Amino acid sequence: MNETYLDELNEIQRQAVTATDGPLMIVAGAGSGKTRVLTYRIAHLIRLGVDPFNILALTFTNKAAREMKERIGRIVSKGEARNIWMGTFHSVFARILRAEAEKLGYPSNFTIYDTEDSKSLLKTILKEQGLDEKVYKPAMVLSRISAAKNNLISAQAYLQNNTVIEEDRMSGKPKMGIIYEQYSKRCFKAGAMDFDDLLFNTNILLRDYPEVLNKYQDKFRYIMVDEYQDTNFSQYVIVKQLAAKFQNICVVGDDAQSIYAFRGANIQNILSFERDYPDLKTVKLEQNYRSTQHIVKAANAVIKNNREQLEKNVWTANADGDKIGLMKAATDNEEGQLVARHIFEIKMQHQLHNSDFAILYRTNAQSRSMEEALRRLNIPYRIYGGTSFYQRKEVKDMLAYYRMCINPHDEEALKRIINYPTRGIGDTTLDKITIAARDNDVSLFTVCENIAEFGLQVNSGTVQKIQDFVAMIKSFGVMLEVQNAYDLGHHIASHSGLLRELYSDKTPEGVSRYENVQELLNGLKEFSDGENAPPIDLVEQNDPELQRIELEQQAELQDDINAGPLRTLDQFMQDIALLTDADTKAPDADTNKVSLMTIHAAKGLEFGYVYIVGMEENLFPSALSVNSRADLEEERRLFYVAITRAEKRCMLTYASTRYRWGNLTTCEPSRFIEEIDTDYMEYANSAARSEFGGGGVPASPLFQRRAAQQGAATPQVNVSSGPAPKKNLVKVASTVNTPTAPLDNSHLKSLAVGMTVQHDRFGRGKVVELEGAFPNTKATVHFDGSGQKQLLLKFAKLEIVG
DNA sequence: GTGTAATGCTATTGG
DNA sequence: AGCATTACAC
Repeated sequence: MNETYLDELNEIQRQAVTATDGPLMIVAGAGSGKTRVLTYRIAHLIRLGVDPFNILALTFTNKAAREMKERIGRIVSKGEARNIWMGTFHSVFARILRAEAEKLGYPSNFTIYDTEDSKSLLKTILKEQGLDEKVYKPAMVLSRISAAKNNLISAQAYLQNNTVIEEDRMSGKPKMGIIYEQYSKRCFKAGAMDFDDLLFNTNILLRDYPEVLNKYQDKFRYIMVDEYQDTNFSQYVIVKQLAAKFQNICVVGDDAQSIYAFRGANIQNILSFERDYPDLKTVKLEQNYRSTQHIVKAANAVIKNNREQLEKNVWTANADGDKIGLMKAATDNEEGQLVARHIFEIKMQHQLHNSDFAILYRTNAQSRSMEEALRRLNIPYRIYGGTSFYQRKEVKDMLAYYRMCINPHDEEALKRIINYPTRGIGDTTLDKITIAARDNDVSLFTVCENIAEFGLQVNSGTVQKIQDFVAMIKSFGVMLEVQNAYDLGHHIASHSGLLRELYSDKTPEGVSRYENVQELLNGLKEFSDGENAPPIDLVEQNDPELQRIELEQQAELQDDINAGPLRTLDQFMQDIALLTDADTKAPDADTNKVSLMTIHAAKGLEFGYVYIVGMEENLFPSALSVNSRADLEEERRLFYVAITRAEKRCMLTYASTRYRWGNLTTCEPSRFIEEIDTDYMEYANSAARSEFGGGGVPASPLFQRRAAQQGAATPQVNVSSGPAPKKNLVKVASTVNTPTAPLDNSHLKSLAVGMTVQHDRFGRGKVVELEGAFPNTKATVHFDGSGQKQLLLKFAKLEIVG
């Protein structure tokens, strides 16, 4: 065992590592060695004699868990490290739920629905309820349901909650509760849980089964939660429950890096934590080891614009380094070229690897122009995020067969494959099956099994086809326990006809789809052949259920010895839905590539050289965030996260035009650029220099423009805010720079025919006609003075007067 | 029921 | 621009 690990820590880090018992909160500034503290803390616990089986560590990604385990293994031993329960909330509690599923009326091999499955189910329900998909947008409905679950509001409670009923009525969606209820019912009937159910049902389990709670409290004597700022209420309650007995709970987080409020993450959890544990010990890690002076200072300058934050002083002893670089491009494509060329030059100049570079953006759609430019310069890159391997259509189709053979009641899987490849069971038949299933409160598969009993009105040919399908699925099902994952997986691929279907498509896309399924089969092969259980240190464990999952957990982590128990398809499928792109291992061994990802995906990572692209208003900060302080502050934290990913150098870029929705839009530099002190900024191309730099010029065009906008919105500001911008200057600036920028005209959403409006130039008028969806609505207005005009609502300077 | 052509909608962020 | 749903011919 490596005994020197404590010497590698600074005084405060050491405190965090050695304060093993009782509640502890570690406020960890960006780059302050948080991961090191966590790993050493766990290693230290083990060294002090704590059984790894009694340690639970919850991380934000599975990849983080894997890496941490590896590092712990190097300090203690590999065998001990693998016994720690470590993973994301979702994967850890999915495992526990599988062990305890029967208590909740679920099968232990329940399916995990991903977002696509959830939305597809919602669409079915909307259709059944005769509701308009335009009003009840599936994504929106799902996020509403998700928010309810994350706040531990069941469908029943939802239907009786006056607050939400009122909210839904006000937003014109009174049926939301019914949809939620139906959705829950259908998931249950299909033996399926969605992502939020994994946490929600864990809460139900711990709430309603004291003996289960007790068991896991005793098991998890030491609990650690990483990225605590990004946990939601549901997760908070789980942790609180589990830690209630021993109170050995350590949370690590940084409020400045909370970027998942949109998903229900709640900064309150940190504050509640202080309230829940009066004898809480708090440790603040403030020394940054990652980045240069300039990067740390720039990041601090940005984050201090947020009103809500814990007091913290992040500093570094590192060298000044380069300043934050700013580059302006004319178009999004040129932005890509600018970045690619910059990477190329820096790489040559300093003899660096491609993997030293990362390009970070706000939205996935921005990757395209970057990819093109990198490809042109032959710079290898890898995109993280986006659709993961397991979400590709052809892979999901294959997985749907696997899912059905494990859990035939899986409704979404059935809908995908009952007619793919085509076998003459079309929409009409499927509709009939769906209706019968709903009316009799059974699963779709049950109806298919007993067509006559449910009185399905279909012709005999169709009956035969359905029976063949059922027989096929059943024939796969019986092989589950006797065949390994690959053999069965391959058998299904060929006997379902899916492999043949894909093979017959010789288009390049078709070939690639075929290859992806082959790749999936390769994965199965590796899983099946792989690495089986070394002799397991048998632990004292009274609960056979618990022991079984312990064994399974070990089986999953085997890397050493061959031969052993059969590795089956249902084991492989267990938490496929929980794997993200980052967890999917790179298909090729070559890891020397530039990384491209969203800023969200970059959380917890670090790179020598970071490019933050698309620094534009309405993109970053996102257009949807600029109207609320809380949302804007989250965007700013996101920017803070982005900057602090960089070790050596951070470059910002923006474009003045960009294609969005297929048409060209004019862009304005992000307000965040101005929040960085000019002392830490360097204008790295002439376009940026002329817009921002200009040495002694007091007010950049950008500043004038913004001041003008603020002045217009809040006239009283003009009085106290120094030299008021000159009217004529303002006008020139705004017409030159933003000739066609859409206005925020959300107040015109409610505009209706017959209303009276007031226009800047045309005066008073009456709305004659409205055409198209907001904000692209075209309005025909008859003005008292100047006659009939057509106006686009997103550009029109209109006010409603009556 | 199946296959193709035209239409329409969309793009925060993710386990 | 790219994808999913819909409309329509077979």
